[in-house]
Parts: sequence; C-alpha cells; structure tokens
Amino acid sequence: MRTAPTILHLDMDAFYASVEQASKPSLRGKAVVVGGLGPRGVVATASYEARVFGVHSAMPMGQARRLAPNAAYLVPRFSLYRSISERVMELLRALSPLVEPLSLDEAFVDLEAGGVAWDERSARLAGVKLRADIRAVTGLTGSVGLAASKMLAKIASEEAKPDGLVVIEPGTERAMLGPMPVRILPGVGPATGDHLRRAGITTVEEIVEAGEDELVRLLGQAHGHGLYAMALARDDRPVVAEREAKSVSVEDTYDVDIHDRTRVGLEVQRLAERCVRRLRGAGLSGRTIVLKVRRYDFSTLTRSETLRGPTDDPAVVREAAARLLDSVDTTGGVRLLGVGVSGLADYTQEDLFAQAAGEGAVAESPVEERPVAPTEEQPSLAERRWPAGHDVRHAEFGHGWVQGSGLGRVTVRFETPTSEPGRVRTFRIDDPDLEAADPLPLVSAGEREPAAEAGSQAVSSVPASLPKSRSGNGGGAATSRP
DNA sequence: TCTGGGGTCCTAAAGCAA
DNA sequence: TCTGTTGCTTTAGGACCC
Repeated sequence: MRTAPTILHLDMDAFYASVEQASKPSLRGKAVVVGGLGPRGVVATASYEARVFGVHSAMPMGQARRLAPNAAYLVPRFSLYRSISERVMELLRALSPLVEPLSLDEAFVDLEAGGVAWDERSARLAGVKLRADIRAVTGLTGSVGLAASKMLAKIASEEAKPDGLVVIEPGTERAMLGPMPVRILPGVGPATGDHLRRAGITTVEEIVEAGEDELVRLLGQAHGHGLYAMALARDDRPVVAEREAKSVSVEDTYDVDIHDRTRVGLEVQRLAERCVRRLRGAGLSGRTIVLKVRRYDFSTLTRSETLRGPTDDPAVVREAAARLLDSVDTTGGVRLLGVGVSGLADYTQEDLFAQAAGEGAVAESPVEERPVAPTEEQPSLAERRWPAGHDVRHAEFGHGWVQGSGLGRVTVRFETPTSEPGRVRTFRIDDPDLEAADPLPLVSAGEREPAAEAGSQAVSSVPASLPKSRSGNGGGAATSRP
C-alpha cells in the first residue's frame, strides 16, 4: 500500500437534489426529494433539508411523503445529471488519466499516476482546487476524501460530507477504523451486518479480534478474507479507468401487478426489444439471455439460457425470453419483469452468421431493416405529459418548470437557474403556448471557468451516453471515442 | 404506502468431459 | 470397464453498490 494519501474519492453532495435546487431557485434551502413518483416509487436522492425529516435514499416514496409532506417531489432527469457529471469527470481527468467513475456522482482518482500529488501537502492542494473548480464549473458542491487506499478515501469523503475535505493520514487508519460500525466497510450490507451482529461482531476492531479463520467460517472464502483485510485497512485495489460492461439489462416495475398471462408475455417481448436496443446502441452482442420475474409477494426469480453464439438480433432475444417465461409460474401476479443479456462480445457480422447457422431457422428479415428506435408519434396537445420538475417554455411567460399536473391542468413556476425565485401560473394541459424545453445551464457561460488553467483546456462537450468501444486494443486506460 | 433500476461479484449445484 | 477425481460451463440465487 502506498505511503501518501494520493487516492482521491469525490462524492457530489445529494447530487440529483442539488442539481434540481441549482436549476430551480425557489427550491434552494427547501426539502427536495427526487425519485419515482408512481405508487411504487422509491427515493433516489433527498436534499439535506429533506434528510432532517428522516427521508433517505431507497425509502419508499409513500413513507417519504408522510415524513416530509411539504417537500418538493420531482422525477429524476438523468440526461441533465449525465451532462453535469461529464463536466465533473472532465475536471477529474485533468488531474490524472486514472479516473474510475462509480456512478454519475462518484469517482476515484489516482493522483500519483497523474503526477499532480505525491505527498499529503500536494494531495490536499489538489483536493482543495478540485472542489473550487467543481463549484465554478457546475455551481454544485462535492466532498473529497484523500487516503492511501480506495476504501479509506471513500470513508474519508463520507466523513467530509457535505461540502468538505478529509485526509486520512497514513499510520492513523487502524485507530480510526477500530471503533467504527462494521457497516462502513465496503461489502457489508444489511445481510452481512446482521450475520456479524449475531456472531457478536458490531465494530471493525471486533472483526480483527475475531480473526481471519472465524471470518471465513462465518462468511465464506472470498468475503471472509476480503473483509478481514479491509478491517486491517489493507486494501491494494488499484484505480481502474474504463471498465467494460459485463451485462445489459432493462426492467420495469408495474404500478399494479399483472395477472393476465398474455399481457405478461407482451411485456416480456417489449422489454426484450428495449434491451436489444440498448445492446446495439453500445455496439455489443451477448450469448446469455436472462429473464427476471418479481412476483406479487416480492419473491424474485431468474431464468437464463445460453446460446451457441452471441446475438444482437431482437427476434432471437425475444424468442429466448419467451421460452424462459414458459418455465415460470406467474399465477398470483407479477410486479416486475426484466430482460438482460450477458456474456457480452463485440458486435461483429460473423457473430450474426454464426448464430443464424447455429439456430438454423431464424432467418427472417435482415437486422438492418429493423428500426433501431421506434418511430414515435407526436402526441396530440391533450395527450402531452408534464412530468414534475421538467422544464417548459411558455410563449408569453418564458422559461419555467412543471410544479405539478393533474385534472387537465399543469402548474408552472417561471424561473431559471440564474433568476430570482419565480411566480406560479396554471394552464390547461393542452395550452398551445406551452411546450417542453431543454434544461438551461446551471452556471451562466461567463462564470464557467475553472479556478486555474489546469482544467480549462478543450472541454469538449461529448455526450455522456456514447457507447464504449470494445476494440480490445491493450484494454486499459484508453478511452476511444467514435 | 411496502420495497426502483442499473449493475457487479460470489456461491453452489448439476452436467459433462477428460 | 468401472469408478473416482478434477475442472469447466451453465444455471439460479443472493448480497451489495449507487
């Protein structure tokens, strides 16, 4: 393990909720909850103001609503979050080529590999500047943890939240970790936490006291050895840039359980097509088709089938998914269906031929003739949807966002990221003066410069959803862009 | 008011081949 | 030829992460 705290972990503070607050002045300082708004939605992110009421991520929305009835409830806008995330990742890549994104709002950076830091002083300096740059470029705050390993850097950023920076000095980590609850260690979730608690182990130092053999006995080889090492603050995992996807999947939870078997079959077909669209969008094909079914009682089962060769043919995936569905009992109803493809390979024409030859009979229309995306009909004025939180433009009142809709009405608050909190007006949902709009930049163009030159060169606006190339040349840090 | 959607990794059983 | 061992692949499930 390295001797200087040169691994950086960045965690954006309450990311989705903070983006919404930045883009909606009237929500600043208020409780904001972002998540699914349907009857079965869960909280994705709660602003710190909402957390005061006990609202936290993964909580059912209904429960959140009871805890914080006056909070603003918004559906997530992933494309906006992605574009902001990409700006942040650019800042990280200016520090080092070794950047490992964990999600839209989190990443590890190896500062030593980037040559920007080699000891505590230089690492701290890089962290301070990064936080300032993120604020300048996005208007948002992020917390930074610096330590000699990934695990500790992540724990440090957790301690730093919100809007802070924490360095764990090498040599102090064992003493710091000891009294902490086992749940702070990566890989210890509710199940493992319970397991350990029943064995009388609740803190990190109790893991160390129990000994490696006991851990392996309790949790099995991989988990046992791994956790014991973590408890001793031994963590040599390198920062890895650009990991390749291993599976692609889509799933839907339905507002009410589906009982009708025909309808279940239809949904599976739709999901199979959506999954293939994503697969192809990423330039991939796969060999193993997976069907996932969550039943009325929340019991979940999966069925899978491995083909002779990789495919990205919608018909092949649809048929495999249908076969898999034949083997599952759905009486009582299903609440969720999903279709996935794993065993991924680069898409090549040969794969298709191999598949066609192997299956023998799937020679239908060539895939090129199938549209990649369904051609969407333009909805009529009265059919338009107004999701809470989405941006709109009104011919007379300008830019605003949907505060709520229902009963044929839509309520809009007219404000922009750089305006004062705005006024609310209500319209009929078929008002021709009202149209959906793109989000505005959170920070006005003039003030969008990073604090120093380091991060400012060539901030190309690459769409965040570009497929990763799997050309396999060297397989490392190379990010290839079409 | 029950409990999303996208993933990763590990384990264990069963079938098969050498 | 029979039996046992080993190892790989496929399948199913579970835990965990954000």
